Amino acid sequence: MPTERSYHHGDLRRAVLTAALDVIATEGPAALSLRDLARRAGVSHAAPAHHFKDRAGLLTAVATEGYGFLSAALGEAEDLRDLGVRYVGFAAAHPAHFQIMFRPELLRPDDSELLAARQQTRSMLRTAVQGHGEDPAVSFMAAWSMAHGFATLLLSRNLDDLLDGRDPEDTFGALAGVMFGPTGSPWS
Amino acid sequence: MPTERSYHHGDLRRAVLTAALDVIATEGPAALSLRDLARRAGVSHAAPAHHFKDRAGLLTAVATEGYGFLSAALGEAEDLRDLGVRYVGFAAAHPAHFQIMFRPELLRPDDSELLAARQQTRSMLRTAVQGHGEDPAVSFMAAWSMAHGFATLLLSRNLDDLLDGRDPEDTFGALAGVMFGPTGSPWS
DNA sequence: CTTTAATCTTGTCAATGACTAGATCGCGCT
DNA sequence: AGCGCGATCTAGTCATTGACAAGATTAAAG
Repeated sequence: MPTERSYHHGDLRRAVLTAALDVIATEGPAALSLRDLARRAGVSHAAPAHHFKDRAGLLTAVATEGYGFLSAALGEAEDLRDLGVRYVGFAAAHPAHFQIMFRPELLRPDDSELLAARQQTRSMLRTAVQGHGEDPAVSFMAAWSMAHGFATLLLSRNLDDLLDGRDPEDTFGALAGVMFGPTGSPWS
Repeated sequence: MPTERSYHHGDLRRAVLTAALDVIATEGPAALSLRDLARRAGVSHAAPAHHFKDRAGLLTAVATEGYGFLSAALGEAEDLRDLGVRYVGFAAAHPAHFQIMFRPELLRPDDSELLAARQQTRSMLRTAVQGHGEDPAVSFMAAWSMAHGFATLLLSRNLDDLLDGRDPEDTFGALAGVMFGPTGSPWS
């Protein structure tokens, strides 16, 4: 299968990005090599640099894309519990994005697109938690911690035996129901 | 300031371990270089390999030590809320350990000491949650997710503006009180 | 005091990230 | 149509790194 499109690749940026997501999801970000990604895309070892500048640039692009996906997913949430389920669902569906998004030392901290995308997601979470609980900040942290912790433990394979085959999203829904549920607590 | 103890260092293993914790806590595990650690300890570039074999060996040692510390901290917990506060306190006091412990792709997955230490911590968490809630597995996941999520978000600096100067442990205590508190819910 | 094993050093190799200079190509402009 | 310019990609280089091998030094056991 010679995909030799000659000199220009056509969509190298997306090809590298996709390959990176594959590597990160299976072997983690530490195993990521720009030269390997170039090899997979069939281009020279320095080609990716033109699209991402360097390693941090690539990962920043991944994180930015991730925040976009997450915002989209959260936007369709019907209630607070559904919001959490979607948060967990995003982590399960896009593990590479999710991991990179919360690894600030690998990213360009002042990238404007990243900051904007992150801020967008943040405000969506905030407004969704609005009206629940007494102290908004506390309620926000509680809900976020819950969903984020579940997602993180899930991806680090720490819930495997606890889940025991059950669907992670369903399980989180049940789990959140116990705490945010209609009965008791300031979570209605 | 020649610390030239001659040929043998004396306690190279601990020196490398400590230097590694420093680097990981400030720049993350990706910035860790075995050769740099050797330089800091004033030994040749291959000396650390004798103690840890390779990079994964070093990080496995870090994780194992971390589980030991965490078990010790959790052992003194008085109730479920205190357990969570101690979990968060451990993450804040030993950020390098905490991070590495939950990055399986960087560790030797079959290291016996690591597995034992992890199992020890796990069983402590389990027994502490015993008797709370209906489904033990669900209760366990709920409590763990909460504490782990808060700790993770804290270390990734995602709670900075929400915390706004408040003490993380105190805040988590209040936060857990809202959910696990004496009123409502199956958490007593 | 001698043997022995642990500890550390020196030397080496392939792989990598980052950088530079130059080649090739596609697209808009006239 | 054809020209030029900027975007895209290649080729070459350098310092750094992880891993390994072989040998030097030393502490400690016998």
